[in-house]
Parts: sequence; C-alpha cells; structure tokens
Amino acid sequence: MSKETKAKSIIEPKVLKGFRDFLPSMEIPKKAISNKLETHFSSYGFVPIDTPVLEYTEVLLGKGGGETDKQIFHFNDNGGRDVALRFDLTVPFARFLAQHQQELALPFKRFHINKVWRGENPQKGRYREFTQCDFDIVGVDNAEADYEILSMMDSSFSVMGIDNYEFHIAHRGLFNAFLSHLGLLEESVEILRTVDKLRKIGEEEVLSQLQDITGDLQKAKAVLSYISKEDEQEGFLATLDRLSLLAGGETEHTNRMKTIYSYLCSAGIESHFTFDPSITRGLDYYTGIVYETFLTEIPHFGSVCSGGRYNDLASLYTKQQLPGVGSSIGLDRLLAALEELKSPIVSSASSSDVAIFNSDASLFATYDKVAREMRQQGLRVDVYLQNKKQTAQYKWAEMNAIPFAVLFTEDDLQSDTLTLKNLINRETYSSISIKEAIAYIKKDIH
RNA sequence: GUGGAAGUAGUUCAAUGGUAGAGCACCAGAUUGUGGAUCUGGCUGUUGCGGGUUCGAGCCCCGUCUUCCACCCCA
Repeated sequence: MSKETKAKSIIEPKVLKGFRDFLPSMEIPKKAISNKLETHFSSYGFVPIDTPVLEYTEVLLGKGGGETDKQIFHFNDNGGRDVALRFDLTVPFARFLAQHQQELALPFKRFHINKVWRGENPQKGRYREFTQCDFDIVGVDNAEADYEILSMMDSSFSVMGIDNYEFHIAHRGLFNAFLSHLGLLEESVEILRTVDKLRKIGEEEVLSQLQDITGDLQKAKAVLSYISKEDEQEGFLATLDRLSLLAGGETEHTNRMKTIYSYLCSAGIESHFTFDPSITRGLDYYTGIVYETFLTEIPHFGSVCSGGRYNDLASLYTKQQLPGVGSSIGLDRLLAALEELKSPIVSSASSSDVAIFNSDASLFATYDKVAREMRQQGLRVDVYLQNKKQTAQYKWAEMNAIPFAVLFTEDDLQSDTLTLKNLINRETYSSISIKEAIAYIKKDIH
C-alpha cells in the first residue's frame, strides 16, 4: 500500500460531544471510589441490581414527558421499536419494581452504579454520558427510611475521603402546603423552577420573576421570604418552624422533618445538614424530602449527590403503592470536582504499590519469586519486564505513580535480602528481608 | 436546542496576510552509576476539519467538529 492511500484510509479517531475516554489516571480513582461505595452500601444491607441501558421510550418518559423529552437519546431500533437510552437510574428502577414486585421482599434496599445518558449541552462536570450511583429504599414511607438515606449519604462522603461537603435539605410537601395556603398551587411548577435559581440570580431577580408568575407582589414577597433565611445562622429547627408558620401551621411534613432531624442529632452528624428552602429539585416525581449536596470549596460545580422521596413513581407502572426514597451520586461530576480541587484521591491514582526493577534479565525468576510473595500478602506488584537503564525504570514508575521500588544489589543476592526505595521521599532501606519490605509498604499505603 | 469565546508540536505559549518558532517534555549517545545534574545530537506539526477570498491564509470570510462559558435543565 502506498503512503498516500494508507493515509487516506485512516479514520480519524474521535468521540462524540459530551462522551469521553477514561485514561487509567481517571479510571483508577473512579473504580476505587465505586468499589468503596459498593462495600459501604453493602454494610447497610443494600443489594446491587442492574437494568438494561436501552428501554422502550414510553417506559422512560412515563406520561409526563416535558423537559426529559428534549434531553433523552431516543431512536427506532432495527425492528422499528421506539427505544431510548436511560436518562437516570430511578425511572428504570420504578419499572423494575413494578415488574418484579412478587420476587422482592419489602422494604427493598438497592444500589445501582452505572452509566446514564442525557442529550444536554456539555460543560465542565456535565456530560452526555455519565455514571450515576443510586441508592434507594422502597416500601417504607417514614422518617426512619428518610434518615437512613441521609445517614448513608453522609457516611459515603467520609468513605470516599471527602471532608468539605454540605447537604441542603428541603421538603416538597411542605412547600406545596405553603403554596396551597397562598392559593398558588396551580403555578407550583414555575415557582419551584424560579426558586431553584435563588443561589444563582439573587433575591431581586427571583422576586421580579415571581411577581411575573403570580401577578401579585405580596404573594411574590411571601414566596421569597419563605425561601430566604432570616440570617445565615438560622438553625435547622428555626427554619422549619418559620416555614411551618408560613404554610399555615404544623403539618405531618413538619413532624416528619423534626423526627429526621432528631435522628441526625442522635447520630451526631447534624452539622453537615442545613435546611435550605430554596432547594426544590427540577424532577417532578418528588413528593417529600429533597436534597442536594455541595462541595464547600466549589459550590458552583453544582450538586454532586441529590435525591428525595418519591411516593408515586411506581404508580406509572403498577397499582400497588410503592413509596420510595433515594439518592444519587454523580460520580463523573464528583471526579471532575476532585480533580479541580487537586484531591489526592485523583492525583495519587497508582497502578500498583511496588515496582520490581530489572537490572539483569537473567534474574527474572528472582524478581518473580519476590513479586509472588508480595502479591500473596495483598500488595499490587509490577515487575519491570525488560532490562532497561535505571532512569527509564524510575521514570516509568513515576508515570504510573508507583510509590515503591525493589532493587537487588550484589550483597542482596548473596544474603537473600533486597533494597527497598520509597520513590516519593527517596528514602532507601538496604539489606532488608521481604517480610520487612512488605511491612514498610503496607504501613505507608494504609 | 439557543447565544458567546476558543482551537498552532506531547504540553505551555509565540508568529503586521509574506519560508510556522521558543521553553519544557520526549528520543539517542556521552558522563555518572542504583533517578531528578551536565554535555552533544535529534525528532515533532497536513496550524481541529472542509470550502472560499487572495499572487500568497495560522491570520480574513463561510460551513463543520470539539472544548469552555451563559441560557435551559441537572449529576
């Protein structure tokens, strides 16, 4: 083949807008985080499930359609079926519940970590293909279930090694009670949408938009006062009381929130939660508590974990009552955020714990023997497979963020010892046994 | 989907419409000898892609793709 024709036959390697490849430096931390979460969810008795990425469009869109219509990837398959890529993991879950309710014991607690697709315009931390990490409790409508989801959200962030985060909580039912009290229930969808922008466009703009919607300055002011805290220091219960008053008195929703808060206090995690009445959530299937999660240093990144209670979602597919509450971590957005924060979770992604350097190809059996013993002890060990010069091997280890290297001096070979090098601080441990080396490494990486 | 900005070597950035360059990185060798030093030499681009204007386009015009930003919405 001539050079020219060869050049012409090459297809340009490219991926679609909003879709991405994951290099090891991102896939390693992503896998590490999702593994940690899976273990963590299991410790609460949650079980894994999976559903098809492709569903009938009518199943995913339900009756409503609306905004999701524009964002969903849908097409006709080769058999002419109207199909769509799942847009989130919650709607397919509702379908799954309706279809398998006989085979499931309620309450049912599941987690589901997988990709979803939305045809939105991408931005930083916002993609057309991204991984969601959902966890839900179905079959219980009480404060205990709501609390357990919040509690697990909180501990999940600890497990992921993230410190600075805050959960913003509100209640759809309470807000609707308030709107109903004002006689604004009809406009609730528009109002919710406007209210949601408070953080972004400020009070003045929100007020003016509310006035446009309600046609009544007094009512607009009432809504604004509902969603604005009197001051930053206003506590969870103070906010709750104020809102209850505005909504025309205590309701079951108020009591539910009080109970949930008391559990958060008992667990000693209440400081991570604030009552933020401006949180409403765009998805209209929420009926009770709703929440979003912000990383303290970069709130503009948007929510990295959101959800709420949806008591009627399964009613699209079954007549049985299946109340649910759940939450979803946006793994890709979270990862993008951690990268922005230069978190060690992302920057320290290493392919293995220790590299065994190759200074003499004929010693491969020795290298392999040490590697096998170290692997037996749970270490990730990478033997350098060719005898290249030291610099090359050091560079390679550095590229892969491997923290330790094992080398063998003449003395080591005589006395059955080895030389361990910490590649980060460059400390050298000479003439030590394999056992000692393993101990050093384990101590450092844990 | 709508509007705006950007796209030059692996990377960070240059280049009045007139032969596309520099630092870092990378590769080879020397020196050193269980790494970040030093020296010598070397490679690198169809200027995102496709058209157009022009004697001549990285630069101007049109289209397109991607990224980023805003709207919308959301993880």
